[in-house]
Amino acid sequence: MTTRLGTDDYAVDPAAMAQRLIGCRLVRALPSGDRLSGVIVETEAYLGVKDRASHAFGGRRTARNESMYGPPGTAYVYFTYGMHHCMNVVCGEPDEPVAALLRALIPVEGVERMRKYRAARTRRSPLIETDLCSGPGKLCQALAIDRGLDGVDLGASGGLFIEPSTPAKSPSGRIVRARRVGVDEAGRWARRLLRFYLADSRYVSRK
DNA sequence: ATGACGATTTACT
DNA sequence: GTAAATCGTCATA
Repeated sequence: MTTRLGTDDYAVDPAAMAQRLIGCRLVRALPSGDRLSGVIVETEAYLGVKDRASHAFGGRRTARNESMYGPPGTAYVYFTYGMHHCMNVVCGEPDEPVAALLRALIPVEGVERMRKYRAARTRRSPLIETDLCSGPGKLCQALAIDRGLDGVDLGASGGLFIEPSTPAKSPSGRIVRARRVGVDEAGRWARRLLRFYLADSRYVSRK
């Protein structure tokens, strides 16, 4: 029996969610039964309708971001720049469109499979381990996460879920806060320290 | 029907 | 460091 985060774990505000996800393990169980997984080392919090940088800013609700309005524990996977997917963990209260974006992982299970999926999208070779999941788009490539997984319940017995942080298996270390990446046009919201990452990790998207 | 825009990544100078 | 890649989505008409 595998332990996974459940509804109660997701019913927290996005900044708390983003911090608690650090050290947890994101797991992609493929239809074949193979597991691809990695320990989360970098996240960002998106604070909903008031947050200019959020897809739900001003109450925006469209087909694309509909799953942000789902219950806590819903996956919000969106497609951007015509080529990349990014994965969020919806949290907070029901109908409150807040979430934590997953930005980087330490590859753990299925590393060779991840390398194969990533290699299909770049010419760089060799593809070193720190280049497999060091970015929101990269980790979705590596774990085969796309819009087909948008809206799934992370607490259900499906192919995408999160295992809790455990003292034995999770890296310890200082969590630092920083400005979020790629949201410079969001005015004062761009300055909020809503990005969290393990200070000494070589696996983060940037320092 | 059209046009502008990405919560990014890659390749190149 | 800069620029290109590439297309689903949304707002406007």
